Amino acid sequence: MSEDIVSRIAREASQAWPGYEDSSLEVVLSIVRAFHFINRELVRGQEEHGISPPECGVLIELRLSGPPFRLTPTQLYNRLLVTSGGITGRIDRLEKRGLLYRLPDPQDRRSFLVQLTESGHELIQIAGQTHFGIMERLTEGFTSQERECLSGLLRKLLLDIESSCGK
Amino acid sequence: MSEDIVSRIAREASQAWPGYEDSSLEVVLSIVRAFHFINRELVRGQEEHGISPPECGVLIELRLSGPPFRLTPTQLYNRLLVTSGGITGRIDRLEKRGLLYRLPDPQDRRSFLVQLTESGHELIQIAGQTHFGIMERLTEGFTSQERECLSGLLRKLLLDIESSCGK
DNA sequence: TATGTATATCTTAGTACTAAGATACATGGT
DNA sequence: ACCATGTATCTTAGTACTAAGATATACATA
Repeated sequence: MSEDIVSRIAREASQAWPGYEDSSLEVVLSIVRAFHFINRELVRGQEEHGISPPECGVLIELRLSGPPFRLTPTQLYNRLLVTSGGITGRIDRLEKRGLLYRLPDPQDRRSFLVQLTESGHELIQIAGQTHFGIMERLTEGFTSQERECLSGLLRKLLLDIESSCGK
Repeated sequence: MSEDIVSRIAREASQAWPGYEDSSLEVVLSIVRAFHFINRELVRGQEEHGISPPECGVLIELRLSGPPFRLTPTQLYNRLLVTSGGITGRIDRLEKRGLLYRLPDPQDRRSFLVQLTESGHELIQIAGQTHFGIMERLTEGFTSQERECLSGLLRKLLLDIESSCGK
């Protein structure tokens, strides 16, 4: 049984820069590496639906918001952790394909409401199955207990990071 | 104590798309979200050194390879999980700033060796401290036991993902 | 040696992001 | 009503990536 890549890097790094705890580096290096493979699977999963994970994120947030399936660009970029410029691009691409549309916000003339179209709603209903199905498949090697333990530790990590790094 | 964002999304998603295990979605959603904040901290940490995390990755791999601190582009893109085109761009940017240089590979005229310059070596010695220091800081809220447990579960997850998703 | 196949790198076109700034509108206090 | 300040969105310039393909070289085998 050969040493895995993350352990090797952590060990080499703590030799080149002494004083770090291997397990600290392993935690962060594993998350960065896991993200890479998770994202690649999500990209591949959405290829058949003709959308990318960033675009899928917009559709999912609109779907999760419940009827009438609309949010403002500000609500979207806050939830999806991108900048205002980033969300403009995503909305533009999805609007061009008829999956959502902008309508004026009657409460605030600076703003818009972004709403799923009929075909956007149909697409995300299927693409969401794929999206969350991939997530479940990626963790199917774990027992319920292991999954609960892992998600609990990750919850704590996120809580620490988000409070220490400032919003 | 209000519900955290990841739990809320997992709960809403398993209402909109019934049949998924909340803890499965939470694990993957947490990793994706954690990556975002980790990456943001790494970007900020390297600002003072004038490099980005992708560029820092190249310098770190060269440093970890030991004297004479050189690798081929192929070795670099395999370790850093990017495409050949991606590594060409990173090497170009770093070469332009005098942090590394290309020399012909005497064994293979299709190839190059990419080697740290003196100033590249000096820079990564300092930037590596920052880089791994951030990783340690992000996990400082954990006890040794929790860190070992978390890194063990993430190791298993990565093993599963990398074998199931194909290299 | 000739030749087909594989490999190493670079190039190009397209996607997608951020930071900073512009514009238009909203809001609260005078 | 006026004005200062804040907010919502979009625009622009710059960064960085991938997929696909081009080019040059290496290698194995007839």
